[in-house]
Amino acid sequence: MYIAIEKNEVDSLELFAGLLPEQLEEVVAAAAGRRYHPGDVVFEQGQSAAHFFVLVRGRLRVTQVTSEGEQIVVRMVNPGDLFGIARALARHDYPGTATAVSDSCALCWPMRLWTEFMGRYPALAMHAMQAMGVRISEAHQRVRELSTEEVERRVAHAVLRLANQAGTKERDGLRIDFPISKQDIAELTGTTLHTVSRILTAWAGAGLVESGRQKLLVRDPHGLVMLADGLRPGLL
Amino acid sequence: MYIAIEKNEVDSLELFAGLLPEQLEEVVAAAAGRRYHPGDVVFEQGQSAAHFFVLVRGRLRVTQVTSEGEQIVVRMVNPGDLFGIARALARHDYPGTATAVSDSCALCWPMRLWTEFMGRYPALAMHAMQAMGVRISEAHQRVRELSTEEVERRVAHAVLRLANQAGTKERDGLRIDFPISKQDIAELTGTTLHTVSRILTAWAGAGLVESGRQKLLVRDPHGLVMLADGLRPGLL
DNA sequence: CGGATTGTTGAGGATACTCAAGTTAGGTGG
DNA sequence: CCACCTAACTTGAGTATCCTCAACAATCCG
Repeated sequence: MYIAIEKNEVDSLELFAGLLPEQLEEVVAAAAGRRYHPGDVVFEQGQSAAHFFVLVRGRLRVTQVTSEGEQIVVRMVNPGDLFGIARALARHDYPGTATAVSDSCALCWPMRLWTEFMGRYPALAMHAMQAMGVRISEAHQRVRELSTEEVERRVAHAVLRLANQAGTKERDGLRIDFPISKQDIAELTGTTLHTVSRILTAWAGAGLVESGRQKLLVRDPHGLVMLADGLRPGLL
Repeated sequence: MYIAIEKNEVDSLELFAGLLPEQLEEVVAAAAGRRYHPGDVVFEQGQSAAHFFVLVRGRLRVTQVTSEGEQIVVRMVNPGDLFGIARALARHDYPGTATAVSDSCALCWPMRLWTEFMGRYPALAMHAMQAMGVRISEAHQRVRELSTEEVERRVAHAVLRLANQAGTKERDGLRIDFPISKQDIAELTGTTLHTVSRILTAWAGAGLVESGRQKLLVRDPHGLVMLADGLRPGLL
């Protein structure tokens, strides 16, 4: 079952660094805590953006559906991340759908407090801006990969990022700590689940990963890095 | 020749909306004006990020070179745009190279003023955040296109965006108002100049565009929109 | 146990890339 | 002002990557 959101879990969020205790108090007091089970939808693409959020625990997947019905994964949301900040993106609706993939806890504020907090607490605004900057960089990195790299390298990059963000050490490698399907990886990398399946099967044969139904274990991160960098492993 | 940057050109920048006259005065007084000819480099990828900028007039192209030496166009910078805000991206070096493609004028501040201004003037911080939000949206749109659309549609989208941002009305269409090569369009869309050339030749045959050496005229924006939306023109 | 979701694998083919050769346009210098 | 040179572009041929279609297998859940 869920455990309550702990005060220190919230207080230690990087987003809130630089706030005075009483300011932090005020900001947190204005938030509602919310819990989500895997599969729960936090908000849906196109909905009027009534709230913005910080993920305290767990993991979310943000997706977009194109007008043709094709879906892409925009990003994974990790603990400490701001999400649903449509107002900051100069929008009144959510551009994507956020779905929990693990048991998750989030803090949630009415959107009108966004402008208010950002105006009142420069430290908060700076942190929010940093967070947006990171997202710009990540998006550009993805554009670069999609523009210049072949599928296998893109998948390698994506898997390495997942391992970095959500990898827990196990005896024989790094386990992605939430259920992730081949389709998810395909939607992260702009390919099809078929191609992902073939690639992961090949990698498993080479001892780089182990993958099962919504499971992924990275056995040889260094080998994957070589692949991601465009070097065939074993050619050294 | 260049004409000087006019006061009203600066004062009317959206970025500065909401500042009191004396605040605007202070911010602008801290800036240096700079001018660039086509081909001039404003800053280079990897350089320590000493300044941030606002483009007042003209047009820039921001590019990145991958470790393999492939280049992509990150974005075009249009009048009124912030650029070179590495600090906001949580970096100390410029992630790309900015090159003038038209005669351009920019305002330029030492980077340390970024944090200072953002802390001191919430209205400025909000506008900067909006601008970053727009860039996140644009980057995601590009990821979506690269992930789900075929080359011809991506090129159509890119050309339409260029026409929107830099199109001047002419008798028989919208002229892209700066020199743009097939290679540029290829680097905007993740393809090769060969493919772009073939596509534009086909489009010219269909009366959609006219294109020459670093020239591009959109004759039938609506037809391009149909292409971009995945409909074959003429199949209606 | 049965149904549904997820994943595997093969065959065939299309899109778009690479390689290659040549053409055009524009700028430069004599 | 013309000849030349380079950068930009065009076009063709061949092919590799990766997608689509299809059938089937494995896993999970109720």
